Amino acid sequence: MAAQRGEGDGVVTSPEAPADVRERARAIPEAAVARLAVYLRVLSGMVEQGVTTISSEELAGAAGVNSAKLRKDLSYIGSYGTRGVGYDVEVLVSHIERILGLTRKHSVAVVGIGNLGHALANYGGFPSRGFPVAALFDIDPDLTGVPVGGIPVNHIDDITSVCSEREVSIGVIATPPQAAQAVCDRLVSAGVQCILNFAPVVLQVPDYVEVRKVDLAVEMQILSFHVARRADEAASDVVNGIGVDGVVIRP
Amino acid sequence: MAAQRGEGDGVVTSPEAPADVRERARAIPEAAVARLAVYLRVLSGMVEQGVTTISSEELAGAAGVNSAKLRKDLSYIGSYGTRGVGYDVEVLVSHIERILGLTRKHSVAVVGIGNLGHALANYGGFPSRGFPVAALFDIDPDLTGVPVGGIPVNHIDDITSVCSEREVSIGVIATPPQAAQAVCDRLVSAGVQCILNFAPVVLQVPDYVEVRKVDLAVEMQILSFHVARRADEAASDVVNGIGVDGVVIRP
DNA sequence: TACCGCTTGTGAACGCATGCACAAAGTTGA
DNA sequence: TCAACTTTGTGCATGCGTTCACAAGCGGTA
Ligand SMILES: NC(=O)c1ccc[n+]([C@@H]2O[C@H](COP(=O)([O-])OP(=O)(O)OC[C@H]3O[C@@H](n4cnc5c(N)ncnc54)[C@H](O)[C@@H]3O)[C@@H](O)[C@H]2O)c1
Ligand SMILES: NC(=O)c1ccc[n+]([C@@H]2O[C@H](COP(=O)([O-])OP(=O)(O)OC[C@H]3O[C@@H](n4cnc5c(N)ncnc54)[C@H](O)[C@@H]3O)[C@@H](O)[C@H]2O)c1
Repeated sequence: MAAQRGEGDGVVTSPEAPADVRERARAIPEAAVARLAVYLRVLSGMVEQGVTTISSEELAGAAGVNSAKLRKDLSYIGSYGTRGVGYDVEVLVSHIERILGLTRKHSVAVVGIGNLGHALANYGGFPSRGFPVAALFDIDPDLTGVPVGGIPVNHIDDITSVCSEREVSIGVIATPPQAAQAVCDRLVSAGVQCILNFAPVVLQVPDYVEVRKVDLAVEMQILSFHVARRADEAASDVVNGIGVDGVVIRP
Repeated sequence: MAAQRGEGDGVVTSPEAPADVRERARAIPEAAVARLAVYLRVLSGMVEQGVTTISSEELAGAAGVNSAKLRKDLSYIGSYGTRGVGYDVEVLVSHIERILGLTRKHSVAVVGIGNLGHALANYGGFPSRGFPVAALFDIDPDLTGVPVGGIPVNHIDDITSVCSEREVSIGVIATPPQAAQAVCDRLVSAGVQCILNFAPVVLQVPDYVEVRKVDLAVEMQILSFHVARRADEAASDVVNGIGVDGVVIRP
């Protein structure tokens, strides 16, 4: 895989050793990977607007980060900028895609076709970014065979055969929390090594399986924490003789 | 900090000074706040199971973190454990709720009642955790007045009056990306200071507004990165004479 | 060609988060 | 009452991620 990649590709003057790329990929901090995905989205927008070149300062502004961080992030994947000029947008796009593994399609299976599962199955943003939804599963027999977003729902009991047939590499769990661990176990035994979990439970998986969770209640509670913190600050500022808008009261 | 902490604190025999709470809240790292929300969920489950006491080891296992980290996280909010015994589940729940600001209700407004907006509006997990969905907005006149999850949709033009009437403190953006910034601006001028954004765009907001984003495409791409990394490793291991299952080939 | 101005790429410093390891503090049982 | 045992709370070291600041490198210009 690494061997096929960069060799003789015009921008890279000398071919890099495969081991080098591997080392580099391993070394990219997870936080930087998440930002690279954001940069990629911004850059894709730029391509559509016909922008050919962009400086770190501009891109950083559009991505909402500081420019030093952006350059450091990009340096993890190599040096593809031109000093005094900036980055070629298309070159950057292709390199980020390569590092993120987007040169390959990743088929997705959604398990639990309820409120959320329907929304996910109907969402156009996944296929268009290289994540085709290849299978849907539910335990409800009434749903079996019903097409959602163009794909017929399979019964959960067929998960192993269907997943391997359709080469599913990412499993999305949108079942009630009670069912999540069982579903997860079945996905793992079906050979799925990447899981995106919407159910509010902590999944137990083998080491080689990568899990990411999206927990909306936690997000809400983090926001709540900030509201509370602000309220506390305001209260104590008033106590300290400072009004809510920063004006000193009764000096 | 260490000095203030323990003062006369049976379970909470004497009321703590507001300033103390404020200082402590300010100092909690964001990462710890996110985990506290997870601990809270696990603990709530424990209460339902009738568990009254839990050790850091047990709770850490259930929350998927190591126990030292858990104890450090809990130490940010105070010392409410009993050495040799563990933590009283209910006491811990109430203190985490207090720190997260969950003693107060936080009304939520969802903007953009499409695929995702419907799922969110119908989701029972928010109201039950102290985040009542108080208002829904969409630009589509056909949706105006239609009840979704029991709440009639308002037109986006009424956002300011409805939000202040219903004391909305958290705004959820589930509109197409093109509309997201405009919607965000309207929420902010309506006085909403916390925003949860599902649209794949980087929102620009004043400093005092707290934004959290949920970006599924980014999550997918992070998973994709790990798939690619694994594939690279496997490939290079084979090159290095190690088979995919760790067996040395052609030694 | 030599110089100038601009932007990248990165070494180094800093700060935050994590994990270890243990003293302190409590319980239990004799 | 005391000793043995359990578990918390935290000081400290380590590692990771962020930010600063500047040398190196490139294009443009005379
Ligand atoms: N709806 C939301 O907006 C939302 C938001 C945040 C989190 N969540 C979480 O996402 C999950 C799904 O939420 P929802 O609102 O779509 O719930 P839902 O009840 O509408 O749908 C759940 C679906 O999963 C199916 N199911 C149940 N057990 C199953 C099993 N063992 N195998 C396969 N399918 C099974 C059910 O038949 C149903 O169709 C829940 O865990 C919820 O907490 C939902
Ligand atoms: N559906 C998903 O599962 C999913 C997953 C990830 C991200 N998202 C993101 O969430 C957002 C919503 O996705 P969706 O699938 O629900 O889209 P959708 O097209 O089904 O719904 C969008 C809704 O927003 C409304 N809207 C448009 N402009 C508006 C405005 N200015 N003010 C108020 N309402 C407006 C539309 O009338 C529509 O009802 C998108 O940004 C999408 O990228 C969706």
